[in-house]
Amino acid sequence: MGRGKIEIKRIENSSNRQVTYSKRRNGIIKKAKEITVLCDAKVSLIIFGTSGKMHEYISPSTNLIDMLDAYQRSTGKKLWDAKHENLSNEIDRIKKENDSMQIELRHLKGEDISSLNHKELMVLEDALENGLMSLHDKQSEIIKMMRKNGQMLEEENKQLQYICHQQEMASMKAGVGDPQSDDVYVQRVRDYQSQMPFAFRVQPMQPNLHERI
Amino acid sequence: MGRGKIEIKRIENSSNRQVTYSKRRNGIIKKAKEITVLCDAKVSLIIFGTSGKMHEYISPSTNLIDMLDAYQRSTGKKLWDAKHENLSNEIDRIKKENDSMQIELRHLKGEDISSLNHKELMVLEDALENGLMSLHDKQSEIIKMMRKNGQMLEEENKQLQYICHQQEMASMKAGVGDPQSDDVYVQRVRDYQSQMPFAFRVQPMQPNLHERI
DNA sequence: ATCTATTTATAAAA
DNA sequence: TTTTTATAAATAGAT
Repeated sequence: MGRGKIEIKRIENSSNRQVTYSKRRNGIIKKAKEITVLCDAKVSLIIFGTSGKMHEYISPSTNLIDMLDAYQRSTGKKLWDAKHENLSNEIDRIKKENDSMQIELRHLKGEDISSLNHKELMVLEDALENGLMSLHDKQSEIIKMMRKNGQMLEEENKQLQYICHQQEMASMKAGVGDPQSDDVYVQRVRDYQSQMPFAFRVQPMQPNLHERI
Repeated sequence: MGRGKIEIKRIENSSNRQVTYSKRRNGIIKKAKEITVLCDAKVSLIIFGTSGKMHEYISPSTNLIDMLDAYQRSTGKKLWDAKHENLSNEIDRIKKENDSMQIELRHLKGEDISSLNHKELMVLEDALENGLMSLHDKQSEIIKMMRKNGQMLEEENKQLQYICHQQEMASMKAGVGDPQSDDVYVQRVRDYQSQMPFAFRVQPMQPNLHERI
């Protein structure tokens, strides 16, 4: 129906194809509307062109969901139940995983162990003892760190005491019969510190250690 | 397009309507096939007539589910959301639960405990020690049961020895200078047993105990 | 269903 | 895209 007859096969010229698509799409939709009115039919029509743009027509007497429900009733095919079932299966799988972990946890906590046999109890005991061992390793490591930290703090202490002592001496020397403002005092301390050997400066040591213990 | 022009409004004559429906339905489906081939389009077409009978066309390059997925993506409308979303949410929830149990399990097994702080380690230790304690309680209970079982077995043994002894005596008495067939011998043992006090009969004792230890 | 006069859709061109 | 127009295709009414 046009200037020339065309074969029903893919139109290779892309702009021709696009034009034809647009015209025929409108034609189909028009026809769908007409059959809806003329014959009381219910039509669901969804069209995607190569561009990916969608066009649809649904008879006003219905809606897509109802159409699809009717479709399912009519064909017996399941549309969303497939996906749906996949999700349900995944839930089941995860729930099982969950349950077995729950049980394992309870066993490790010494609950519900009446149902276990001797061998299972042995395995459980090994697990618990391994856990405790790792834990004790970790704890003794921490104790070592604490001890080291304590030593460092002691060292720091000594240095601070030394610095304080020196500051006291300096301030006493400077302040004899000549009371000065705080600002001047602070400045003098700074001067003193800048002369100190670097190793004696107060530095934060292992700043995050406390949080981890 | 016919002998006469018709208005696009419901055809009141039901048989005319039926005929027109059938013709136009075929027409639309033909058009749908054509646009699919000519223009590389994807079409989903579902038609219900007044009779309730369904007709459909889906472009062979796709299927209804994919079309509907694309429809949802394209429109943002949700077709099978409610069920679907609930399931997805449940999966997320359970997965999280799973993860935290996984972590707890690893901790109880002494893995990945470097990231724990002192307090957390203490809690973990308590849990492990509780677990071990419950376990040891259970084990000593089992030892008691085993001991009891052993005593019972000893007792049973004694009885069996007694019975054997008696049977030996009986068979010797009966068999003096008169060797008999096995059948007769077995019968004689049965006669003997039926005369024994009930308490001395051999009975399975705690039949499932072995499996549980 | 099939026929066919007529309407409608649309291919090609602009 | 949309319009034009010649022609193919669809179909209303009849059979």
